[in-house]
Formats: sequence, C-alpha cells, structure tokens
Amino acid sequence: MAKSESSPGPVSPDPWAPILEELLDELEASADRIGLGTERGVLESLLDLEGGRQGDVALPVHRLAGPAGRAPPVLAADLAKSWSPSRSIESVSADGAFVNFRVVTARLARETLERVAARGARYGGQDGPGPTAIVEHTSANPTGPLHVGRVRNGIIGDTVARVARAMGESVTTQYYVDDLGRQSAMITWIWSKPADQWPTEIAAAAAVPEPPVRRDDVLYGRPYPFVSAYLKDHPDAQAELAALVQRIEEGHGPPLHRELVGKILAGMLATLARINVRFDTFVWESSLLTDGSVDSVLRRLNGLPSSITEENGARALDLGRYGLPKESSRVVYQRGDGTSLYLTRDVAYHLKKMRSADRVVDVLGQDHRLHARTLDAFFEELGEPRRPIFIIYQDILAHGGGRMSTRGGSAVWLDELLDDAVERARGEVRDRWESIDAAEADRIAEAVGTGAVRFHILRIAPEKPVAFDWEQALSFEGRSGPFVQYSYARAGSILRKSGASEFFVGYDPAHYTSEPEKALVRVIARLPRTLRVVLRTNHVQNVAGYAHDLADEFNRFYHAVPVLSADAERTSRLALVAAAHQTLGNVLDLMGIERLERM
RNA sequence: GGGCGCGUAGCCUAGUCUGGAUAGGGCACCGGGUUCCUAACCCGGCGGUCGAGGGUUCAAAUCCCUCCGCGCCCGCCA
Repeated sequence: MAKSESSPGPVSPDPWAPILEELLDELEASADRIGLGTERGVLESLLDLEGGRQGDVALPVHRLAGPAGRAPPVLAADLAKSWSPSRSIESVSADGAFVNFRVVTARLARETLERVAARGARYGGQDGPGPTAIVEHTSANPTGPLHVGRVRNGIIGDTVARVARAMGESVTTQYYVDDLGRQSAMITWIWSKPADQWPTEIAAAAAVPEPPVRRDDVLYGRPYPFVSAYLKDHPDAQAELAALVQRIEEGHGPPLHRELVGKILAGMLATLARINVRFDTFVWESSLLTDGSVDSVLRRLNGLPSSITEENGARALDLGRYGLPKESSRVVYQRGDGTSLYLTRDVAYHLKKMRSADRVVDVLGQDHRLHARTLDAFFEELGEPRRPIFIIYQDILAHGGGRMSTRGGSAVWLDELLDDAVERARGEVRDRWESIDAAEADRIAEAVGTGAVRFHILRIAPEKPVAFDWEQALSFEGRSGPFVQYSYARAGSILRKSGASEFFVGYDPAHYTSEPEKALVRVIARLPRTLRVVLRTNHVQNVAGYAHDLADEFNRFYHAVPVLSADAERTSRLALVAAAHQTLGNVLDLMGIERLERM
C-alpha cells in the first residue's frame, strides 16, 4: 500500500529504478484487490527483468498460486484483469502462468535520456565513494615477452578494474613483480656470464624463430626456455643457480638482477599498453622481505597450533581439515634453511592488500586454483576474517590444443597477434577510405586491430577453455570490437552532420514510436543493471555482450529510421542518437577499446 | 588415483550462481538490400537429444547422483 512516504533520496542512476518502484506499487495494490496478501519483497524477487518476450518485465505466478488457492493461469489472468492503468505501464497481459508488463516507452526514454544527458561519461555507473578495491592481475614472471596464452589475465583484470571504477569504487590495479625465486634468477644467471661462456645448448637460442618486435623483453628473455631445459641435467649449474637465488632472497643479489627484471618488465608493459592495459602500482616481491611483512607472517604462522616442524627444521601447517587434494595434508611455508616460499610471501602480500582495501580481487590462471584454496586455508588458520576474490581463467591453448610453448614454437606472441590485427585493419581502412593520409590510417588501424583482439578475448567467459584461432581473433565483423567502434563512429557522424551542439534539449520522448527506436531505448536503459551484475559476478564477458547488443540495436535503428532528414522528429531522434553515441562510447571505455570518431 | 574447471547447431559463444513461457547471439552457408545520415551494415532462410544416463520438482541447459571426454593441479617450484 504505502506509497513512499519517505523522502525520494538521491535519484538512482538506473532509469529503471523509478519505473520498477511504480510497477511494484501497482502490483501490490493489484494483488490486494484480488485478495493476495503477498509481500512486496516476494513480488520483487519474482520479477523477471530480462523477461518477457511479450513485454519488458514478466511475473511468473507459479509460486503464488498455491497459497492463493487458484491455478497459475487463473491467478495470472486475475492479476492482469485487476490492474489499474498507470503512467509507466502500457499494457498488462496474462499468458499462461505469466503476467507480462510492457513499459510506456516515452516514460522509459525520458528517464533514460535525462540520465545520459546528466551523467555523460558516467552513465551506466554509480557515484562514489564506494569501497576501495585492489585488483591484481597479469603479474607474469618477468622472463620474456607475453604470449597470447596468458593475455586473458590482463584483459579480464583491466576490465574488472574499469567496471569497478565506473561503479564508484576506488580502484588500484597492481602488478606483483616476481623478482625472487628461480625463474627470474635464471635470466640473471645466464646474462651474468660472458657470451663466450654460455653453454652451447643455450647459445643455440639464436636458432629459434624470433618474435617480431625487438625489445628488452624479447632480447633478455630469449635464453630463458633453454636455460630452463639446460638446468634439468646439469647439477653444477643448478648449484650455481641455487646460490644465486639465496643471495637474491637475502638481499645481496647482483645489481644486474633488478636491472634485468626491470627491463623485461618494461617490455611486457609496452605490449600491454597497446591494448590499454596499465597498472597503478607495482609490488616487488622482494619488498615483502625487506619491509618485514614476511617475517611477521612467519612469526604468526609459527605460533599457530596447527604449525608443525618437519625433520630438517622446515615448518608446515597441517591443513588436513580443509580437504585439499594434496598427497600430504601438510603444507610447508618455511624451508629447512629458514627461507620463505612463494606461498608464504603471497600470504604476506594478500594480508597487506586486505589491510589496505575493502575488496581484493586476483585474476589467476587455472594452474593457481589450488594455490588460491591454500591461501584461503592459511587465512582461515590465521583468523583473518576476509578473503580475496579469485577470478580464475583458463589459459588460451595453442592452435591445435595444448599449452603454448616457446620452445615448441606453438606460442603466439601477443605483439605478433596485435601486429597482424593492425595490418589487417590497415587494409580494411584503406579499402574503405581512399583519401585517408597515412598517419591517420595508422592511428585508426592500431585502434581497430587492438580493439578486435581485446574484444575477442573479453567476449568469452574466463573459465571457458579456448584454443587460439587466428581467423576468429582477427574478425572485424559480427560480434566484434570493430563492429562496436563502427557503430559509435556512425552515431558520431550523424551528430556531426546535424550541426547541432546541444542534443538533449527540446526532444519529445513520445516520438519514439517505431520498433527500432523502442528497442534502442531499452538497450540503453539496460546498461546500469548490466554493470551492477558484472560488478557482482565478475562476468566480464557480459560487458562485451552488452556492447554488441547495443551496437546491434543502433544499426537496426540506423537503417530503419532517418534522422537528419526527419521533420518534426528530428530533434528527438538526434537526442536518441546522442544517447546511443554516449553509451557506446562509455562501453568502449569500459572495455579499454578506443573510441573512433571516423573509421 | 584424488580435487577442481569445462562440455550448448559444422565452428565460436550467452544463459547455469538465484530452476520458470517456443534456449539468445556471432561465424560459415543460401536468398535479398547501397540515387538516402559510413554496406566493418541491414532483412530473410538453414541449422539444437543444452556430453550420456538417472533423480528432485508443477517446471531442469540451470539443482542432486553416476558415468564419459578434454584441461589443470596434487613441490621445502613460482
């Protein structure tokens, strides 16, 4: 009953919010009239907002039918019949056990365009200050250039961060730089030897096909896979490496070490920057040793009742009660020689993150799944109330299946993929736009090519196993990044040619009477809800899905509804185009794909 | 062997958390569309035992059980 006697409060950034409130008010009243004492919360939870084929919102009444003592179709019909006309709901109809509500387009359009006009680049998101968040992603070992097997990490992480930021969270992205341990030490080990003292097996690195770009990550990462293989059957080298690892962990590593890690990392970051992936903070693993974080964790762990000392003095936690799929229920966190392990440092790192942010999100490959569970168990043991949120993705497999391997030649370098995509885009641009100058063509090609790659990876759920496919990765049609960019450019073109400078003045939402216009209004209106769901579920593929839906509806509208040549409706249609343009742009931003005014 | 993830048309994929109406898209294929705001587009068609089997339910792609296939992990590596 009670219409909101409370103050309206701040306007919701979601155009559907006030309409759904009204719908629920009326639904409650309608339920009352037919003697249903159903609570508003129940009704609300039953509403299907993506719902109706035959409307905008659907209410399945099965669950209400029993208590009401009537058959579902009867109840649905009764509810529909007792409906009183309202300004938001255009029609209410019963179909079987469903009641379908169709919203008055003009009302939805008004709520939507007002918000797009007022919020601009912030349309779709929410105002802060929200919680603080740390999103850690990529964090690949600095041992060589990135290949596409792991590029999902950065794209997922960066998109999650962008969405969280749009939703009002205060987000810091972090790259955890592994400068400790064997992997990066192998690089230093080999490069600290004069070239004429390299083992021949490693010097043979020169025979491997070269990645297309020559940068420090390529150059210094080159011997890595060969060092790795060489070590397997050279105990003397292993001993050298072990000594080096220990010196590094003790803080006495050669200056070359940090220098090489930094150079390789810079190369990897240059590649990531091409797809608009950048980081706010870099946390060097070694800093956790020097700032005492690891010692402090070690002390806490050693004091735990579940802490055990192994024969050689190593320390472990008995995690038997967690049912981890380990051969032993003991998980070692400190070596016999007193040094720490990756796991221990990661515990320290996460405790640090959880102290400084409300939400801690990690993007991890599926090979880290058990590691993530182990971390959780450690936090439980330590009495830490909070947990990181783990987003687990599957590595992209090589073309025929199987892991991408540098030595086996099945690895596809990310730069190589991007170069190919850009090259193909350049061809497309030239075909369509002959008068374009070279610099402009390059700029557009880079945006289109990299956008295609980023979208291609983003569109698939992270946990889905995928094998790399050049043809699909380089597609510029259909469900693709360029399609969204193209739609944005088309909308921009209309706005430009209109000669107008202000689009959200003098429009009349009652003009949106054709199906394409109604559909376009509805997709635009859907963005805030979509982003709320993505924030909660981390299903970043839905951002790409939404972008495609929006572009799709815009193109249908574009073909069916003339804008510039319209008379009475021109202003209103321009407003709708402007709203679509803004929204497409906002979604491109969320995906880290360049907006192009022309293409 | 154990644990976890994945399995939706020829190919790729959304939907699975929170069960609801004839399972949405895209590619490919077939047929149309450009004197008109960018054809990287639009319209139409073809194509589905949602891995298999059982169970729960008024209702299962979705929940439970069993099995099959693929992947990953089960280190005093990271």
